[in-house]
Amino acid sequence: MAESLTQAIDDTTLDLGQFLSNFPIPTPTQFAIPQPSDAVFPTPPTSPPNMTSTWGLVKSELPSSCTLQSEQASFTELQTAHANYMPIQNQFNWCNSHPMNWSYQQVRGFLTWAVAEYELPPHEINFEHFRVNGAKLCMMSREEFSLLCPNYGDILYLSIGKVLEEAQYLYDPTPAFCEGPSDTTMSESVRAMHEEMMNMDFIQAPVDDLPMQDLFPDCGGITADDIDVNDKFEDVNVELSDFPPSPTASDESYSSMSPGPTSPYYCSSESDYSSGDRTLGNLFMPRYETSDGDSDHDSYGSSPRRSYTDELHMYDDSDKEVKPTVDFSVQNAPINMKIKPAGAPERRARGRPRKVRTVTEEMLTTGKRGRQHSKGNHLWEFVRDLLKNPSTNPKVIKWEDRRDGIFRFVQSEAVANMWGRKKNNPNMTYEKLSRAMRYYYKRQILQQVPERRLVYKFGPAATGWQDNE
DNA sequence: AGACCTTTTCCTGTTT
DNA sequence: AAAACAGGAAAAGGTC
Repeated sequence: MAESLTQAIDDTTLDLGQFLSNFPIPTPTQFAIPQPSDAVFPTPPTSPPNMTSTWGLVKSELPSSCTLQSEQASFTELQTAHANYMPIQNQFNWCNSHPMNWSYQQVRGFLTWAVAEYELPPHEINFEHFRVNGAKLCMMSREEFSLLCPNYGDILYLSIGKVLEEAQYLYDPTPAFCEGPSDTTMSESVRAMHEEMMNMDFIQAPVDDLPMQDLFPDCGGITADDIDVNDKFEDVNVELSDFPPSPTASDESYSSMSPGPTSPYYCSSESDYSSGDRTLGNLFMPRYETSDGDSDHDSYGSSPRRSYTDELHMYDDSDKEVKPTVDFSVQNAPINMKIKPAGAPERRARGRPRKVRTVTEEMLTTGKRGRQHSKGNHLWEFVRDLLKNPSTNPKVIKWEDRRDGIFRFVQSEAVANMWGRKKNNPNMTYEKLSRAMRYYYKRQILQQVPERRLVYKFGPAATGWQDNE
């Protein structure tokens, strides 16, 4: 028995070696999640993870049930442990589609990546517990992640939230949440999945405790591709009088399909870019802000989803009430109004119009506002991070000359859109973004690349864009 | 409080 | 002709 176990374990290790040697792991910067101050995450790798040391499973790292100390271990357990690390064809193309469209294998690929990226102990994550497709994964709440993976569920949850944020710009999500409930095919399929999930005894229905407004995502058939290039993201501010937004179908169908308030698909985003941006959820959900009003999502178009960093705070301060904001829009306030002679052509005042501010009750009493220039929040850093991110490079921005720091906007408006989302500014355009880029010439953060359209070059004052930095 | 910084917005004109 | 570029001007709103 002991011999067969040893052999089985050796085989496992061997397969892992083979597996790892073929593993095209994304760079650590891909979907990089900033480390929160309270160290919920393990220390992220400072250099590309050494796959051998990180993944070269030794016997002691196998689940305890698979070690020789536990001779009672069933062969099934060994097989399960083995299967958890079996290479699967196409497992790693998970970053090529929207998470809502992931197959089970892509989910597995994502988990594999997350394990490596955050240096999670592989034996702590039972992939079999995550035998779900992407749609299901996206609907899982933080608690559900924790139930499936007690020690690292949080990280996986935040990680998928991050991936969702990134994916919004690049891929079309499954129409499940975009289409109205009148679409029975998708709705029913998703509802069935959801019900199945609800029937799992370890999962609580996430919709139970939802405030009404959580249950009525306003989808509007918008897809990530729509957003990418052509559209400004919509202002989904929901005024108090709009609560709850009117669903276009029965509450029941909506509520049964809505991801829970803590599901990564539901929440997210703000951002340090390092932390990513807003998600499709922004387009689907009414807005919220925590009552402290001290968020970056002041103003403009709302941020119904919270980032994982916000999430951390949320969970840290669980007494914080989440409530709808009151929109005291001053969009039409006469801030820039100037007396013009009768008959003079209508002309907008120069300069930046006052922000359309959404004011929370708390903000009214405390005067707290969101920040504009937090660290790591500059445009050039944002652009640099897009270049580092395989989900945006080369699709929306790409290196022309990696070594010299020359890059090109492939989808200029998409980049502007992302920047606008990051800054909560739905009116951002490439024209405006490029003006800001041109200011960098003087500061040597960027250098001009003559006769090349949409092409820029990092200057000596820019840091962090080189491979060896 | 106020200087300073980093955009954002608008604009005119030029180049590709 | 349209898109991109260049850069002045003014203002918002953040940091220090």
